This record gives sequence, structure tokens and C-alpha cells, in this order.
Amino acid sequence: MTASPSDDRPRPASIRDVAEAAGVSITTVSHALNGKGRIAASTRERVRRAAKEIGYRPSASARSLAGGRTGLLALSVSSPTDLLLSLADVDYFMQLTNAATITALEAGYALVTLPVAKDESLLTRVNVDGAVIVDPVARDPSIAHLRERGVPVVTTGRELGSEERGWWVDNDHRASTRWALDHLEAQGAKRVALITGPPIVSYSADLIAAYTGWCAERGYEPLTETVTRSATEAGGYAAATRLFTRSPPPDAIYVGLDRLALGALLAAQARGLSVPGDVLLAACTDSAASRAADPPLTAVNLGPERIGHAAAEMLIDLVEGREPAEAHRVMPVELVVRDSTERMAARV
Amino acid sequence: MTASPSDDRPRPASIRDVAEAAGVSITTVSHALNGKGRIAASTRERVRRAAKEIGYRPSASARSLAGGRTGLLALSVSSPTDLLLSLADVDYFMQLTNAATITALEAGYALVTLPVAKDESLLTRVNVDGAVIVDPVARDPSIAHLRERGVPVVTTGRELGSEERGWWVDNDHRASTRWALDHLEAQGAKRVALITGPPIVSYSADLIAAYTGWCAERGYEPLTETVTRSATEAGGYAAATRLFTRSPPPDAIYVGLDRLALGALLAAQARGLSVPGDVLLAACTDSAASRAADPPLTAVNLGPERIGHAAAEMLIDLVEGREPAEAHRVMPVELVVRDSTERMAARV
DNA sequence: GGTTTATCCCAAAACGCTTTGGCGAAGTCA
DNA sequence: TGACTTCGCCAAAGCGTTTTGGGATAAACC
Repeated sequence: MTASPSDDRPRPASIRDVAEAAGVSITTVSHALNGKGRIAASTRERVRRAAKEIGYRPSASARSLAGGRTGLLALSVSSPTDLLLSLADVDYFMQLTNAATITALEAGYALVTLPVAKDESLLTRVNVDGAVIVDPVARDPSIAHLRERGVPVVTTGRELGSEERGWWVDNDHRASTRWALDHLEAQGAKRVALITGPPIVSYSADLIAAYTGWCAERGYEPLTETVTRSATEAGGYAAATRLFTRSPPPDAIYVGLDRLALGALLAAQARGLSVPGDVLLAACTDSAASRAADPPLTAVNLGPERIGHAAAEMLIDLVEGREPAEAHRVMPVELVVRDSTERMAARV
Repeated sequence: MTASPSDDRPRPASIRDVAEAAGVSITTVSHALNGKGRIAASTRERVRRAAKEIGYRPSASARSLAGGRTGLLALSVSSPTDLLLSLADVDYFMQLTNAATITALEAGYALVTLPVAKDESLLTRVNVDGAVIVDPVARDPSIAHLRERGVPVVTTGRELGSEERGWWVDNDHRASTRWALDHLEAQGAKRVALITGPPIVSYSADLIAAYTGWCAERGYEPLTETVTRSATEAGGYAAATRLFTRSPPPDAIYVGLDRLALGALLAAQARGLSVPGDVLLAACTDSAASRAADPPLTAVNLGPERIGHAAAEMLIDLVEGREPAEAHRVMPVELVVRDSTERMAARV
């Protein structure tokens, strides 16, 4: 049978029913079930059984109302000026979200995934106990809003301009960039270019800073293309095409997002350039598409599950009034070398 | 300033504060703000202004408790026997989810994305007003659970065995399969094979049925491989490899999921078979990876946004006690022809 | 002028839980 | 034995809404 909208079924068991069934007061039931007050073990057990027996499920609303917490956490991508980065990296976001969802559920919270909020009120309309903001852009009004209301916020990636304040989880993008650049150099690259988004999010800024520093150390002139419109294949294609018209053109490109990299790959191949024969290509984020590309792309695995887990964990600490062990957590990364940067690799 | 966990800020404005500010009772405030009772236009306006002035935001918990609704909708992938299909199709799922989230928010609901629930209690732990279940497997206990509790459920894809009951949104997979198969035939295929998951979800069953029927009409012997383990590239690779050992081997493969198709592509190329030269390849779902593959894969675009939107819309109708216009909605699909099935296409 | 009918608003009762403060009974110590 | 303490439980006061069932007042009708 499907449930008809106008079904009137018996109302669900309440704490009062449990109290009656167990022959105690509702106070005792509440305490017994939540492990709060001082309750004899036998009583606790009796209450538990009674609750189970009659299929008691506490009402989240009542609990929130009385306890002051909703049990909801928000996870949102910060609102960029436009849709630039939204869903730029589906795989990354999905894995991060999944890990955070699971962590939240294990702690008794539900995680609401809010989309990029053009309308800042979205984040304020749903009543959440805390929020994870992925890749915050500096001075995001909706983050400020949340903080004003006393809602704890953990960001993945730092808020540029207020690095020390706030709680965040991040990768060490500077280190990973150097790692990748060194790898490209070791594979024989003489002129490494960078394609990235604008430095409105911390990882783009980190990439640019690390790249610039790396070039300076070697006396190279930086060769950078910034994608400002859409961080999709098309954007990467255009940026790479521009790079190839420089003289001398780059013989290796490090790209900030996997979709940009896939676009860059197309651009190279469209010009008859072989990857990795003529140009080496590596990306800062990994994905199924990068793995499946021809040739498969060397990429930095940022460990999105770790990030999502850590962020949720930190947020829950904050929500429950515990001081997190560290205000800032830097998570490890891993360079996954694939054919796109292997000079020795056989071309398919 | 970041919010410290032990911040004690003034408690947020309640309906009582608004009532006081506007010089009316809380009943009037409630009615004015929700457009319920009969309120003089002037009073309504005065209340609205007062509410805005003091920054009143109704408490979702209190509202749920009193009104009996939580304002939460769940979206979940049905629990398959194992992780078989979970996230098989990230792109599809993501787009569907996003559309549903937006639709929900526009109607004043928040959408909670619940992960594949090994533990059936997950779906029951969060108190939701309704649930969208993506690709339900037959007799999923958590769906039954929800229905028992009177929680409306809309599925995307049908529940096999109870097709007529229940509300669902689906694609016409039989039609799209025939479309794709006809296309393969038109491109010269003489022996078309099928790779798909086991028929525990309706679209797999539809694919198999449509394929079998199509073969029967032509007097062909069906050539099917079922992926039972994991619907990833590896699974597709293995299935395709098995197909190529048949004699005669297929000269075209229609694949149920994009990741399986990408695996099949790898398998073909690993055996030195050219796509589309020696084997045509088409997939039932589209994705960025399919587009970016070499060659790009012909695929059926199922319109996940449309599905997500329609499902959320239908669910909200049910939650709010309206009878949806139709109990079953079949959404259009589109065959996107790319190089992998173009006999005429130049090989890269 | 009295009766009816609209109109606008309000008091009070839920909704189901958490938490505070307290009260007997039983145990402990001298 | 009395004075404390600890233990095990409970009554009652919220938490911030929605909703029900009127009650004033004003307008309309005869």
C-alpha cells in the first residue's frame, strides 16, 4: 500500500507512552535514554526495553525545541561571484560531502547540502547548528551572517584575509604544488606554465604563490593563465590555447582543476601536440575523468574524504561546545603520477 | 570575530517579541506572517515591518513541533545488496540532487541527502516529511518503513514488482534503448551486445527487456553480460573482455552506465580494437567523463535535472496533502551521438 | 433600535521533549 | 542513634510555534 496524503494513522509513541509502559516518569525515560541523570541500571534497562517494545522514536522537533539544537549541519559551497567554481569538481565535492554526511550521521546529526547561495538567505532559512563551507571566498556575507547568529562555521580551505581566525581544514597546497612542479621538472620540463582560477579562494592563491616562488628560485619567468569565466573543459581549452601561442610555448602545464586540465588536454591534442611527448600535463585535483582520460592525467589527490571527515568532526566539536584539538588542520596530499607526465611512457 | 563555543549572545527574537513590538497578540503575528487568518491589511503590514525590524526568524523546531511537519525532505539512493550502484554515476546523481535541492528550497523545504543506507535506521533516524528514493531496489525495507510511518515516498525509477503502486518519476528506458540500438544498427552494427547491472533496479530490467525484444524482432541471439560486483570502470572492463572472447564477438556494445562504458572502452583498446572502427560503443547515461573520453562516447542524456525537479515537486505535493497531477511521470530522453558510434568519424 | 452578519483580533491549549530543583529512602560515619 | 551523604526518582517549568474557539467591535439589514 502506498500512503495516501490524507491517511490518519495512530499518532507515534511519545515519551509519555514509554513512561507509562515502563512505570516511571517521563523525566526518568528521558534520562535513561540519553544517559543523563542518575538512574539505576535495572531501571535504565527496563526503560530501554519498553521504548524498543513500543517502537518509540524521539521527536527531533521537540528535542530541538527543548534542547536548543536542531541536529542539522549545513554543507555549502561558498557563493562565488558567479557560478565559476560551482561543481567545478564534482568528484571532489561528492566525496567530501559523502564523508561529511557519514561523520555527521554517526554523531547523530543530519547534514543538509545547500547549493551555491546566490540568495544569501538560503543558508539562513534552514536552521542549522553549524556549517561547513567549502572553498570560502573572502568576505562571504553569508558566512558573516552565520557567525553573527552564533552558528559555528568550519571552512575547508581558508578565508583569505582572515587566515588565522576561524576554524578550517585545508590541504598544504603550497607543498603539493612544489611537489608537482618538481616532478614536472624531473621529467624534463624546461618551461612550466600554470592554469588556475582567480585567487579568490585560498587554494588558487596558494597555487599561484607556490608557483611564482618556485619560478623565482629558478630564475624562470612565470607563465600564468587565469580562467575567470567557467572552470569547465571549455575554460581550460581556451586558457591552454592562449598558452600555446606564447613564445616560447610551455612544455609542461600544471592545472588547478581537473576539468580545466581535461580541457587543456583537448587543446594540446587539437594543436597536434602529444601529451606527454610534447607537453606534460598535471592537475591539482583528481577524478574519475582524469583517470580515464587519454592519456590518464597525473594529479594531486587531495583526499576529499579526509577533508570532509575532519571538517565535520571539527564542526561537531564546536557545536557541542568542545574546543577542537586544533583550530587549523592541514591534511596530507598525494601526487598520483600517470602517463600524462611520464616521458618514458609508451604513447597509446 | 569567530564565534566561540561558549558565546552567550542575546537569545534570538521570538514571536512574542514581534507581538510586543507590533502591539498585537502572538496569534495575530503568526497569522499575519503566514497569511492564515483574517487580518486587516494594515495590521499585517505593521506586523511584517516589526518582524523585519527586530530581525525575527521563526524557529523551525517550534514550528515543526506545533505544525507536525519538519520541513525536511530526504533524498537517498536505495540500498542495494552491496555498494554495487552507489555513486556509480556521480554526474547523474549530482545533477539530480542539485535540481531537487533547489526545487525543495524554493518551496521552503530543506533537502537532506542521505547516503546509501546499509543500516536501514538512517532513513528513520532523521525525521523527514517525505523522501525521494533514487533507483529503488525491489522490496527495500527502508522504503516500507517510511511508508508505514506515513511518510510519502517518490521514487525515481520504479519499484519492480509494484509498478502501479507508488508515485514515481522515470525515463522511458525502453524507448531510449530502442533508439540507441537502432542507431547502432544504422551505423552498420550486425551484432550488438549489452552490458548492464543486474535487473534489481527498474532501468536495468528495462534495458534488458528492450534489448531482448529488439533482438527477438530481428532474430538475433541476445549477447548479454551482467556486472554484478562493482559498477565501475573495472567492472565494465571485465564484462567487455568477456564479450570479446565470444565467437563471433560483438561489433557494437550498448552499456548501461557511463563508468561501465568507460571500462569497456579501455578493454576494447587494450585488445587493439578501435572504437568506433572495430566496435561501436554507446552508453545509457551521459557524463563529463563520457564527453571527455577518447573517443567521446555516444550516450543517452536522461535529463537528471528534470527528474530531480519533477520528483521533488511531486513529493512536495504529497507532503502538503495535494494529489499530484499524475502518479507516474515519464520524462523525455535524448540520444547524444558522438564519435564512439560514428563509423564515418576520423580516428584521432 | 434591535438583530444579524462580518470583521478583526486574542487567550489558551496543545506539540514532545530537556532540565532544574527537590524529596524520600537507603547507606555511612561517629 | 542521630547527622550527613548518596542514590533513585519525579513534578513542573519551559522551549516557540500553530490552531481552536470564541469575543469584541463595527457594519448591514429590517
